[in-house]
Amino acid sequence: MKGNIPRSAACFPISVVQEITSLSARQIRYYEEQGLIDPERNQGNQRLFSMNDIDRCQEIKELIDQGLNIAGIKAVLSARNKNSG
DNA sequence: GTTCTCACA
DNA sequence: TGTGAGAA
Repeated sequence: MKGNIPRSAACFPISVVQEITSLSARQIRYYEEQGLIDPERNQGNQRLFSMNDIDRCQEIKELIDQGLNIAGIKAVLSARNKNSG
């Protein structure tokens, strides 16, 4: 048994993301609307965020705080997607 | 507690 | 880009 959970284990509701990302449910949902994040969904249509999605939301917030817009963030996501580091 | 829609600044 | 109010 690995004891530790994978970073892709989506088991956090939007309420949890609010705390760790210090964002609002509206913003979190807003980012997903822009395609900045892609959380899983429960049978109840509830969003389930993983350590990866949560960490990403923080990155998104940072970019926006830097003066970037959805277009700019999407560019960053793409840049991070083309390489691991 | 969570999600969706419409309208506004 | 981010938020308020109403309904399920």
